[in-house]
Amino acid sequence: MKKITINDIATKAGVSKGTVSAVLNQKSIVHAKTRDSVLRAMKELNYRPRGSARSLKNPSVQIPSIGLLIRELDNPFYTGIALGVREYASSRGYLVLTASSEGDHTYEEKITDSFTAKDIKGAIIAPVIEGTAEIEHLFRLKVVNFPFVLLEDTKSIQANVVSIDNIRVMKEALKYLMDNGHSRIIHFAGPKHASHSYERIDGFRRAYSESHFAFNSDMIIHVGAHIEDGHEACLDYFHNRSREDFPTAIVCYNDLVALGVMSALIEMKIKVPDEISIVGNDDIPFSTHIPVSLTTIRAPLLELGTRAAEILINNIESSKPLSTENIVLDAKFIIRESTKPLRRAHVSQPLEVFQASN
Amino acid sequence: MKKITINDIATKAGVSKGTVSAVLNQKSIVHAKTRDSVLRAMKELNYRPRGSARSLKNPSVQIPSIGLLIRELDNPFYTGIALGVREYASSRGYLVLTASSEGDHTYEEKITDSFTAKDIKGAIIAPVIEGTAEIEHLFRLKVVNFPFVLLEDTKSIQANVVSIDNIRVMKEALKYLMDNGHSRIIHFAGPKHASHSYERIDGFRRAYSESHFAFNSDMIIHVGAHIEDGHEACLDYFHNRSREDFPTAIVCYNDLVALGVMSALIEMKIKVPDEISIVGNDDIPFSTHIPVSLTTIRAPLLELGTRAAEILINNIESSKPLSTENIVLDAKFIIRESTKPLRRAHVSQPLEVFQASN
DNA sequence: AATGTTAGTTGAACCGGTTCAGCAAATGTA
DNA sequence: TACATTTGCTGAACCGGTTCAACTAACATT
Repeated sequence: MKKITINDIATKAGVSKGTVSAVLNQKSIVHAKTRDSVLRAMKELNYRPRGSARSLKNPSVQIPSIGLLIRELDNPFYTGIALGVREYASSRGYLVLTASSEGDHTYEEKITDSFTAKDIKGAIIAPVIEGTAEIEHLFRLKVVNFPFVLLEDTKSIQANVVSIDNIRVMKEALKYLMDNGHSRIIHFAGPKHASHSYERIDGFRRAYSESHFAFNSDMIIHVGAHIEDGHEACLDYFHNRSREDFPTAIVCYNDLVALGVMSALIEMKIKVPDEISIVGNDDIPFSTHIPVSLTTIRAPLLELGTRAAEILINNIESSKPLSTENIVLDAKFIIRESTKPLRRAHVSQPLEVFQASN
Repeated sequence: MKKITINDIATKAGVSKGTVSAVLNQKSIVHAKTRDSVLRAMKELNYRPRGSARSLKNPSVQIPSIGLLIRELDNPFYTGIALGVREYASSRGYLVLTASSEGDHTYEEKITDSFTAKDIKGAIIAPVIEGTAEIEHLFRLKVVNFPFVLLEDTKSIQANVVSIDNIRVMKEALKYLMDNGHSRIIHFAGPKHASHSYERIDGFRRAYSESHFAFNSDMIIHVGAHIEDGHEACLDYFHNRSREDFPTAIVCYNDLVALGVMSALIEMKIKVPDEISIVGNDDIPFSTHIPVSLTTIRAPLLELGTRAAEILINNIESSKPLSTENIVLDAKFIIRESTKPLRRAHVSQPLEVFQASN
């Protein structure tokens, strides 16, 4: 099956390729009869013009666009960022093309390679980190001066990074729980391919080491990132455990996991927050629309997206070598109803010290 | 600021462009010293190779990829489909690039134009339908024999369509409510730019016209697609209404809206399902993980995605003219705890006649 | 009838890379 | 030292479109 080109159309329609091109671009005037025979030839031969050939001579057929490479398409964390990226990018006339690696490193590599092959001007990348050596594809981008911004600090490559200080805010949350009498806190951690996951674990450990409580690796349970993961892990965890061994608080990788945990606790007739306090992460919209609203950590997702897009587009439009900014945004610990001080049955002031605006 | 090309690099490094190309592609052997000076020149001039020029002569640098154009990135309905598309596409070696129109028709047009310009082989499109005339960009795709599959039946264009029989299942849900004594049912409908929205409204109306109840246009309230939309609309609706004017059931555009509605009802101390029954749409994972699980309509999202991707890729790889299949998938009405027969305070058998598997 | 204008078409140059036959220099072999 | 082989590089042809000066035919104007 030979590839059909504009020449085949020209021959078949009995015109020059310039004329076929004119029909394709509807620019100059073409006689109706000629146009019809060209269109007919195109239809008959099932002709599909090559975009790369078209944009070679006339780059303006390419609307400037940037790539966004995320790890999971159905994770509100990434879609939140995506909205920010989209908003800023379109304000500067850029299109956003999103691809998800779904945690697959090989796939991620194909995507970044594709970005450069498709005349995408730059990319915002949330890399899959499995081993430390697996970032040659990012070095490949550097060789061709392809602008990109990482959403996580991989340390091993010099690049623009916009990230969230997960460690600090995680410590803050733990400190709050500890200050309020919680001594047995466990962490339902995220998937292993996410560096967020590690940062949050890190914050958890550091909070312990800065406290007078002893850390124990059993406190970290790798769970996943979805509501079912939290649900199952929670049922599992409490299944063969006597009441006196229950933790007093569970800190979750994200809100989805926390919601799954809460529904599991309801099933097991364990009361939140009276018996167990729950902390989420991300502050997705759901978190306030459930009977016991969720204490959580709010990441400034939209801002993360807009800042990353801003740096990226500035780099794209600059003729100077790529910058290597490192921006760390503050996440906010938001106390709602799912956490409660221990040993103080009733507090006079409302627990909700911070209420989400808008 | 002149565009830097491979010739500039060749001149600067004092070699031929063939050699620069060899360095770029790491194929043939290049002396280490030569390579270094080429790389240095590339860095100094901030050279970014043009993907379209590269893939013109050597198309294999382009990993085959398909486009997915959705309407909202943060809507589980679309991300569910996206997962199905991604799964099938990668099984056949295709990459998926997703773009969201966010309900903006102009943006949608730019995206489809971009697809063809970027050598994307075909696309799955959930079009924004505002007026009927606004699909010239789809006709433009047909002219260049660009394969695509629509996720909604626009009627006005001959194309592949994979969709859900929203009307039938909506009627089924209404019939169920009516058969169980509900006479005052209202519909919190979706945004106006979604054809889903209209199909669901249509099903609602038809159910009424096939019943002995009278339809009234006040029963349809356009709300939106997000949790806050449902929340606000619900507070609003019940605010200036006396108890005897309350509807007995609310059917919502989607689960998000339904969840917002339920949280609003809790705030107003109105009991679900005892006082008001709620029906959602989509069966997102949350729907079973809330205290009163949600009666809803499950759309086979994953299947929708895989089927669409299958048709698309078959079209891409065929040399024959594009097919125009029209596949309608069955949605399933799933009865859970948020709906309850009227006038029968206690039922002996469990209400949940269908429980989601997996 | 001569001239000017416009509509419609052609074809060669061009876009920025890749490819590869062919060549020179360096190295290996007898 | 003569010859064969390998390494490293060159440059022209090529990929599939777009562009546009130049041309022709048709029509309008004087």
